[in-house]
Amino acid sequence: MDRIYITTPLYYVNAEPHLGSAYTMIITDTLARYYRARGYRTFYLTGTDEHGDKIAQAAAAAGKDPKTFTDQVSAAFRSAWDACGITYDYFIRTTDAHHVRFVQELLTQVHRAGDIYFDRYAGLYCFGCERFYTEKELVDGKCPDHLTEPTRLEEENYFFRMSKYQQRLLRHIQEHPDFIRPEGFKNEVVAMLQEPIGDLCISRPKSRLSWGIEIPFDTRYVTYVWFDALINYVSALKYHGEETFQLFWPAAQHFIGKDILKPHGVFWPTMLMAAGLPLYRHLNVHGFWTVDGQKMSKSLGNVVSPLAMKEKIGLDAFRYFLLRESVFGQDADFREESLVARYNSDLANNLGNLITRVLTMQEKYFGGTVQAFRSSRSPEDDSLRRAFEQAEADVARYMDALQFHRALESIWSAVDQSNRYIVQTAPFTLVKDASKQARVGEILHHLLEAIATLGHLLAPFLPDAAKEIEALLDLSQDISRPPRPWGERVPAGHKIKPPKVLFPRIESAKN
RNA sequence: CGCGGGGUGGAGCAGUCCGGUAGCUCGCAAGGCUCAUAACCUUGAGGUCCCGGGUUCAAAUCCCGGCCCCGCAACCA
Repeated sequence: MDRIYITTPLYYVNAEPHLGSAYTMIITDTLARYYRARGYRTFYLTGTDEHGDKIAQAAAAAGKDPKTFTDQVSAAFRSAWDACGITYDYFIRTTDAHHVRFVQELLTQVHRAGDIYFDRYAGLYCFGCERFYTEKELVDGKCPDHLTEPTRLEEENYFFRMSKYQQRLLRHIQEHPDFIRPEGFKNEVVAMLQEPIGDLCISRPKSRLSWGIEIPFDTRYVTYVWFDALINYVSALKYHGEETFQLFWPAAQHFIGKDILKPHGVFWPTMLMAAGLPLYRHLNVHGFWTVDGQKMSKSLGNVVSPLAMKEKIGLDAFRYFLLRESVFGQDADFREESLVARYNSDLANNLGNLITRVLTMQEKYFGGTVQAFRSSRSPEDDSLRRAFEQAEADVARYMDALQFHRALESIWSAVDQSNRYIVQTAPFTLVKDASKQARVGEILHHLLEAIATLGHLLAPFLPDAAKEIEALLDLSQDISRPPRPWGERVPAGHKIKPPKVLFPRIESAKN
């Protein structure tokens, strides 16, 4: 049976959902919807990462204890994704009791196996940042944040024997070149693995940081962020039972932004090796969004909020823009004027207008009742049908390759063909000839088949619009499900709804 | 020894892995249509695919060299 396990990063709860995290969610949600509709067993995971220095600090700054603070922020993330229509199957929190327990079990197991050891660590510590710095990270020997000289500090900690698995991981990647994709990011990880990666410090003394998962074999320590957070990908499945775990691991498709490539490309696979678990299927790395050509940052005040975009232009339009305007793996630029241009051109003029003109004719000429096909077919009819067959095939190919922009492009070439078909067959002219009524009905029926198919093809990308199409055609079947053969999608004699404008044009203030 | 991404008609971008009519959106020009959200359809103008070498029957695409732009502190995908 086909199955797929889709994960997003766990969001660190010291910020709010923004364009970047929304992009990750929209990509993964689109995939999850796509594979579900194709009958895959699908598990789609997201959640929040809630331990660590910064959370403890943020909680303190807010005058709250960490638990109360993380409860609130985690809930805010969850409700934001709900409001965005994200269809995750499970929302994990690293503070969940089952996760904490699983992390501790895993630590115990790896410790027993000898891959976790205790050692003295000396480093340059900044008290302001509460963290160690490497010499490379320092600016003129000073902490880049506080511009103070760090203190040489010795500390005893637990270390994960990551270096032991370095060569094995390198071999795995070389034997599975698409383990990490796109290729550029695989190359980066290979480059990392060609240098000594060392061992990973996985603990913090409670005297310095108490907001974390306690090390089960030494209660003076808590575990450090990555050995906690990454494990969620497994603990979430385990929580749903061994059967769920067996079903979905290792069919994992991890999705991350390029900033956390190293933890997911190096730490996580070596951790899996130490735990005796098979490696995930793919690590899929996407790029960043700039806003008006500038890096998105709080200080610049150009952070794009997905909820604000939902208000402004609608979820479907926002999704469409992000998926159509970016190439997976590369950086892209968010501009409101491009968003409006895409919206008007693709959604309003091409897609929306197509639906309106067809439904209008159906309503005007036949009172909404779908007419029968005759046996003969014109070349135009065939071209229309072929355009959709092509689109269906292309979408499948491009989705497998995470080429969302091309998948949408191929759907739009079918939209274009549909608009062309109307001009070529000119039902609005034929209708004036009483002897051509049957042909007009047939042409419109073909177009309704096309629109039903569009609804199906678009469902993973534009779920709301697909539902609207389903409602307008008054279909009995869930439009996201695979459609019946061409010609049987909208039965003759069926009555459809009057036209409705799905995407009203946005008249720009300027120009 | 930096690492990575990019340089394609007026603007913004695909295409480059797997060489063979350079594609999309916007803009511009002419025409068509009137079912439609002044939308739709057709045609056209506009390109040294950063530069220089090489491989090849053939290079935006492969190889070598060079130039230019952007990101690589934190928040954060």
